[in-house]
Amino acid sequence: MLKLSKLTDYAAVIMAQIARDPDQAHTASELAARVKLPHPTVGKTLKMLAKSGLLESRRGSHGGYVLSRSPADITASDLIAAIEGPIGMTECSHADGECGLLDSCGVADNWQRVSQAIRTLLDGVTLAHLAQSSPLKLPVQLPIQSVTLPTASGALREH
Amino acid sequence: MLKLSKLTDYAAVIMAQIARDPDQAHTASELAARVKLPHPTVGKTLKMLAKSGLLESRRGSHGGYVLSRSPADITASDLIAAIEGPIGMTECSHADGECGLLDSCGVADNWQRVSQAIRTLLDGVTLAHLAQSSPLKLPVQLPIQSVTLPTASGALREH
DNA sequence: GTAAAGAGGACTAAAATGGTCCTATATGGC
DNA sequence: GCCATATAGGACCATTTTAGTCCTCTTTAC
Repeated sequence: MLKLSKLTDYAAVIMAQIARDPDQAHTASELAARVKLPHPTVGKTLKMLAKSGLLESRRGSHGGYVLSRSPADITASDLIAAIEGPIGMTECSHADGECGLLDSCGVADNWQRVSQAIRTLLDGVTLAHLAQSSPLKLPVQLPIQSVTLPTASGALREH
Repeated sequence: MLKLSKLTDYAAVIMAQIARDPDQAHTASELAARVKLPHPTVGKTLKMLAKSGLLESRRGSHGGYVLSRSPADITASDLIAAIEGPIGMTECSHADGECGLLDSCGVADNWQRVSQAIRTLLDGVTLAHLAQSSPLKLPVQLPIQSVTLPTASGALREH
């Protein structure tokens, strides 16, 4: 369903918590309590975020995690990539991907373009946006297809 | 990785095949041969597409599948929804979704907006687009964030 | 009647995911 | 130096999801 994994979801919630109080280090235990998730799970998530460079960690007593850069400079793409790896809709979205069906496929290029569009969209959403409690007006809500594409009736809107 | 399932991928390839020759019925065997995938798998995919109304089927001898409407009226959203169910990035993207963490979450609304933006984007991509063999110029390639959003450095571009 | 086709569902195998736990290492305070 | 507090880094298992196959039934053209 084009869904984020639970861990990515947790990551977003945790990062938003940190972003709302960016000037001090946060421990896994503290965040687990605030977010109401089990400590081991939160710990794992934090480790992944640190490993991919979105958080900086300090070990030992009085340790914890801080953002490695401003919330406005951390994108949704970054979060997703940190937990789930490279974003791409299909196997062949990646440069080295070989599906062996390229000749009979005929849609690979176009899916890649769609992937790219989604990446671009997610690059435009920052942690600062996500952490906002006030309703966020995303520009991307524009009905893109009506701007430049001719057709697309858009039936089956019960998604 | 925000990835489509393999079956959705197959569905797109199969639908594109049909879209390129929309005036006659196509059997599962024929499509399996053309797409170079095992017959049972292609059959299953076709059944799902038919069940969700994107294909119409005729049984019996000389039977097969035809598009239920024009390729320009079948969207990427439709394809994905047919195979994977409703599109949504998080559990709580759905109306009835209850994650029990709503109070401590604080990002649900914003993720929903992002989900909506992706849906809109996918609504703008049609089967006609996907089936085009010539490079498709998607309007959505515009760097959306630079149009209206201030920040987003977009590091980690190795996606 | 027979052959060709889809409908529907049961079933299995494999892979991804979520979650926990253990040991090692770093840091600060006493 | 020692101890308490943290993270680092894996190993590990349970569960769920996904992919793929197969079987039986129904429909239809000839």
